[in-house]
Amino acid sequence: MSGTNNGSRRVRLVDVARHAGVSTKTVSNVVHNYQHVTPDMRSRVQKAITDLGYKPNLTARRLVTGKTSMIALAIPETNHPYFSSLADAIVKAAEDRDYRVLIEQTDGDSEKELDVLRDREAGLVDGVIFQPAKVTSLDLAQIQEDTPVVMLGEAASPISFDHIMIDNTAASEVAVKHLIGLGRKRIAFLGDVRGDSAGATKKRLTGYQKGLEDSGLSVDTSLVLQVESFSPESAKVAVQEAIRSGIEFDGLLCRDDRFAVAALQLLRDEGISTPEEIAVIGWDDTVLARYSYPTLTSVSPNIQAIANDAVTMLIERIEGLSGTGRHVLAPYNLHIRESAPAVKA
Amino acid sequence: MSGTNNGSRRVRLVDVARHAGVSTKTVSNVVHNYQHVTPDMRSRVQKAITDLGYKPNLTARRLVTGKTSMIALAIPETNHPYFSSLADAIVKAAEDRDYRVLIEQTDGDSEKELDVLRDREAGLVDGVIFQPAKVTSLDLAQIQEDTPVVMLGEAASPISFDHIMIDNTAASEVAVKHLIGLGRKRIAFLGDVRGDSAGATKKRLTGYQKGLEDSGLSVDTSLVLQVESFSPESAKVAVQEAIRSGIEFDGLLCRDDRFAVAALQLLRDEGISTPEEIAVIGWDDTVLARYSYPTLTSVSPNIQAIANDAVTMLIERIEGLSGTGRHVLAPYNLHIRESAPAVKA
DNA sequence: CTGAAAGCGCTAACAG
DNA sequence: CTGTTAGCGCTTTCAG
Repeated sequence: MSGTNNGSRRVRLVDVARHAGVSTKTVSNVVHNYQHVTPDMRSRVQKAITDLGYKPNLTARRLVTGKTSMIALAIPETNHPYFSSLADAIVKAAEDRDYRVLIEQTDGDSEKELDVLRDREAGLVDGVIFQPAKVTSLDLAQIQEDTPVVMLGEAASPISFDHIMIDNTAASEVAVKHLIGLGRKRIAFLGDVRGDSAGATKKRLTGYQKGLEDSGLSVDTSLVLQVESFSPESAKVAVQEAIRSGIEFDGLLCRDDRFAVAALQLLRDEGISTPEEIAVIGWDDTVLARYSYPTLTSVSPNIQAIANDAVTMLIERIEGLSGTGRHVLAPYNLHIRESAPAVKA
Repeated sequence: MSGTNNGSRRVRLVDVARHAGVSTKTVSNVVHNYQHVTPDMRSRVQKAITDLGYKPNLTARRLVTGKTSMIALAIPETNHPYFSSLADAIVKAAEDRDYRVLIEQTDGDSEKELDVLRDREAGLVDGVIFQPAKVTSLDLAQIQEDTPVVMLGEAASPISFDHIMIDNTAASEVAVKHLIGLGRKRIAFLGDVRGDSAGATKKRLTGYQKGLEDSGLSVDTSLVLQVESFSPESAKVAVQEAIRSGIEFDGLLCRDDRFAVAALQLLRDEGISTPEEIAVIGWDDTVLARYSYPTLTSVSPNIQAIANDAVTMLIERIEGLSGTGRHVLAPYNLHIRESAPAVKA
């Protein structure tokens, strides 16, 4: 016989109590490290616990306390460099505060997104961090419930929800001005995705225009490259079509790194040099940016800060904070690499 | 008043029963879609449910059924291209079978790895899919418990556990022979990581040697490049040192894609052309392989198959299958790209 | 400082 | 076909 339970069913709190010759309350007390337990009582119980290999049943505990110590993170895809690093940061931030994270993949499907929001009442989690891809502010307002939610990303969200994002318009402007600083005059934007209802692209486009106008450059709508879907292949098609149809540009701001690396690849295939002929900037500063060729200059949201704020704010809500939604702008910077290098002094 | 609960606490099963004027059992019956409920009874209950906005409390259900319909997936890092695509595939496979996945990040820390295995008894999940980075077969044997586990990856695992992996030795041999087929004679292996106890590297090294010997090439231990840690930076250092110390090679098999793309980058910096001077092969066929320059030939495990098998086997165990561990070899192939192109006919 | 007992919300025997 | 009832394993008043 090893030190674990020998044979049949799981050992329960009462079993430990019986084994140690004390009441269940006392066992509970030592499990929870409560004060006011005599040392020898404590050690006796401790011994019984290890003897029997007792592990508290979390489900039972949850039922009575109404607390799960879990939060959900709902993201469009796990298998995406930005979201997986976001998930990583959130898991770590939550761990520090003794919460576990249930990652929910919504596949950018609005039904699944709504399900997550509705599900949260099922009592599986104490709160939700939610990065929508499709769902709109209106949809959300309808399912107002009591479990706390913190929204991430660029979609407009109901005022009642806490929300964290970077200032997309400003960041986009910074990126455009960096390209202008490199002497680029005809700067394209990739890509305006058909059916993107979350509005990230819109804000980035606004910043793009603002950046151009501020610098006295005219906005040429043919330089806003339309993309069919979020796949890198569509991005390649868009860039290729632009080139084929004789549209000329010397700078390219992309809505995300995946589009950007796809563009780099296409430009190389077309024999166009980066950054000499066309300087390229991506968005999200994912691992792709580090290993592309040339390495990719990219708008870099501070994921640590976003994750920390999200977890902190959510836990505040879980612990009872009320009041209207707080709106936080997270820090970011432009991570300069080869595809749009630093402006020479 | 909207259609949801107006005011205070969550609505329970009894509330619905009272509202509909039936017993709890009847409500439970319609919630579970049991047969033998008269249509009008059913619709009456249904109406009460929507009227009150009732949502079953999963925690309570779990406590009584002892079933969580959740499985855990324990991986070293979420933020890693291979593991995040594995997670994606497993989440989808589990979804098809009405299971949800709790992703646990072990950070390649053996304590955390063991915690996950011990934790599974906490009743949070019905089973665990576990890809270890550090923990050995011996450690595992000690915590034999009753919750089912399916092991993934190359580490040796106790015979009592189900286990899925690709044949690393054979795959490595295939890769080496592909390089030999390209006429390469001096093929290096990157990298033998210090302190890698999980044994993946060892198997790949064995295949590497076997491939060389089979083809009548001698094995030169100076061609096995030692790497300090799993970071891409260490891999660069290793390759650089090899080059500086005059070690010559024309082929490079890497233990994973991250090392491979790091190597590609370093070779480029050193002015060495790929694949002309050195052909490179990676491992895992991650997104990095698609966007590196040149694009990377890589050993490509069939993640779909692995995920499906893992989920299927785990659920079989959850449903009571007993017997010793099943050992499954998953399919793979060599995904040919530019860094080690197809052999000309 | 410790024990007894009630109950979290649900399910599933067992009667009717 | 529907209702009553006894728990699932834990926490937590409230007495002692």
